[in-house]
Amino acid sequence: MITTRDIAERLGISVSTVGRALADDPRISEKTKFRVRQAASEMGYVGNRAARMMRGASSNVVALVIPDIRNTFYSTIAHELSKNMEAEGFQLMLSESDDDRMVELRHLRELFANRVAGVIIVPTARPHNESVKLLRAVPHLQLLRRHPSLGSQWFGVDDHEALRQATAHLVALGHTRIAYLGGPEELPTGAERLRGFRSALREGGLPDDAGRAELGPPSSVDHGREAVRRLLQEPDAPTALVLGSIQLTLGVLKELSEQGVEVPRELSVVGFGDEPGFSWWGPGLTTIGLPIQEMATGCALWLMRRLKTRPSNDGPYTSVSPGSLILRGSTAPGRKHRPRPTEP
Amino acid sequence: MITTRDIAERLGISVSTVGRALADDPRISEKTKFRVRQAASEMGYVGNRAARMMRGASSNVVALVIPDIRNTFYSTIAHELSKNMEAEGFQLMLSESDDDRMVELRHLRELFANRVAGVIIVPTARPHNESVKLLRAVPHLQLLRRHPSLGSQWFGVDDHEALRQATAHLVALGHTRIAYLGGPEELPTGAERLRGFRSALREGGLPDDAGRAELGPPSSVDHGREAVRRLLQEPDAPTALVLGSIQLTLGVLKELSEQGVEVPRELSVVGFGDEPGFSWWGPGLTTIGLPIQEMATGCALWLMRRLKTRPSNDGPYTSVSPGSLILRGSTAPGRKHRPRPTEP
DNA sequence: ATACATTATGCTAACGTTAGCACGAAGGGT
DNA sequence: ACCCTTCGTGCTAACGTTAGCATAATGTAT
Repeated sequence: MITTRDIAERLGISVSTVGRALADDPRISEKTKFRVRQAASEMGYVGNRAARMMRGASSNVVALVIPDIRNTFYSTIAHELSKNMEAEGFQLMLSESDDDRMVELRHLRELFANRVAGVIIVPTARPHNESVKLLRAVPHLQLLRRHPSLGSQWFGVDDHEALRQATAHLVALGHTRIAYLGGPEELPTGAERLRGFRSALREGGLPDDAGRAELGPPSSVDHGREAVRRLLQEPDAPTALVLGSIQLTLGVLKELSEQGVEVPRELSVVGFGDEPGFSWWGPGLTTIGLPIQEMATGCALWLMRRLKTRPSNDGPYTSVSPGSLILRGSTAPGRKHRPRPTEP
Repeated sequence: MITTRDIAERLGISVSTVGRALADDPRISEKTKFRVRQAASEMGYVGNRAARMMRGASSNVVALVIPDIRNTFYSTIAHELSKNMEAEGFQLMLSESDDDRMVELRHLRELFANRVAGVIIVPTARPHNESVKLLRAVPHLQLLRRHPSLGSQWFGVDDHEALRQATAHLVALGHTRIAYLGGPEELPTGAERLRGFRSALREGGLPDDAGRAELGPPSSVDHGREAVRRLLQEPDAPTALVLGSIQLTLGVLKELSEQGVEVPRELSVVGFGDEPGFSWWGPGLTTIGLPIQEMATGCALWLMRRLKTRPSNDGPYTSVSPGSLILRGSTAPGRKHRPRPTEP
């Protein structure tokens, strides 16, 4: 690897001069600058940020810690962050926690060994104590999920309101047996969504046993399939279903398609998130659209500004984006009992 | 930030001893090691890889340069890489080129300033000269797309064979007016897929004007929608359509759904890649499945091994994975002319 | 010519870590 | 007592870069 020293020796000048010429220091003559730049380019010189960091410069790397990049929520976020950060000269380090706090911790250890400038994290349900300690050392921002121990910098969506709205829509249609399929309650988002579901039932004046919640592992397509299969076999099966995660929705749609369940005649469904396939699934999936893109952009801008202004202006910050119900064809007025499938 | 020096001062020993204790050097007594580890843990010491790199250690960061993480091809790849690399203690740097060679170059410059240990890249159509020079400095691997200037280390799928198979399926069904929608020919994958399409027509004994190809920008959902809209309005519209990218497929499916085109009665369609929504679209999309996951794993393992064994064992390496046609319901025997839509 | 700015460049130290060499202390054999 | 080995530790230099201070070279006013 070429260093400033190599350039200096070739030109018969000192390393300081080379360094200053490359940094466009006004004290260096234009002639020298030109010669240095020329040589640097010819020799394929690339500055060593590791060395620069040793002299106190901060890194230009921001880490994104998420459960799984294959989830379109997270890939959208990664994309928006990457795009916004590239413009500011920052690079993105991607770490997948797989919703496992030990994996999360291992990643954070590596990230801090690499001295990342900042971290954007969708934390696991209960981050490890050491993870919390590590994060305290750099500007960081929680995304979607929020854990109190990680501080109050948080960007998220209004999970409670999103599920309240979705459920209220079904209640308004007259459904009285509504099931909710969601992530685990120990996840802050899971708890909020469940609360939203319950709130809507209560506000709709439905009895306690009108709603039932099936909670499972986060982000599991298979759990969605399995849960909906189980639900439909029950004697007093629900007439409507609300979903609490993208992955669950994907699983449920697949299962309903395969079983040939007639939606919305047999079952009304409200999905979570919006994917390309949701619009052409069956009668079109009524679903909760979330402004993920805007949120990610906001996130990126916040962190960029935070990293550029040295002073620690870390007041508590929280930004909540509302979701909005996208009405398509998968919901219909409720009946007392779920109708039998039509005979072919 | 805590350094080995801080630990040394606190314990009244030298930095060398601290360094060696943390590295588990056999020359250090167990008692001292214990004290050092204790202190390091208490003080929240995190080793500084930048400093270590200055002493010749290589970085533990591998870069992934792709067009757009939102494409499920690439997010699957990122996931597999990340998973495999985490096990070996490597971190993943994510860079999106947006299929723009200048963006690609800017990313590569930053990546090399950060001294990434290796690069896995889905190159743009014609990478910048400087990009080529930069890449030569580290172990790198081309993925899916292959540009001769970037060396012969390449993992990809058999694009030619994939499209040959898909098209042959339509030819076998008796279609004689088949359209292909794909990425630009200047992209190596685009050219190969187009060749595969043409090969199948030739092998099927069809005349030259039996097939027509519409090439557009890479990874454009909108181009897919627009192109299929245009195609269907033509007087002598094709009776079958083969797609040459995931994004195009997504666009086409959306457009066909919205226009209410009856598939496969009015039009037979073979998609590219496999997404959750493809199975429940219309009659189920017959599509070309590609072993992306296996390929990404192979990629990760190759690079990990390459990075662990110092000697430059860079013989030319190429691994080609075959695709396989997934038969669902979107193709039917061809007719002379495209039937009119049924009246409601 | 001398003194004084001004301009362009060089020297040195420092960042945190590690590897090589050196050193002191202890123990065993003569 | 001596030498020799072994063990545990410390000192120093080096990695590539940059900031502070020093110095050399030029120009300008006296």
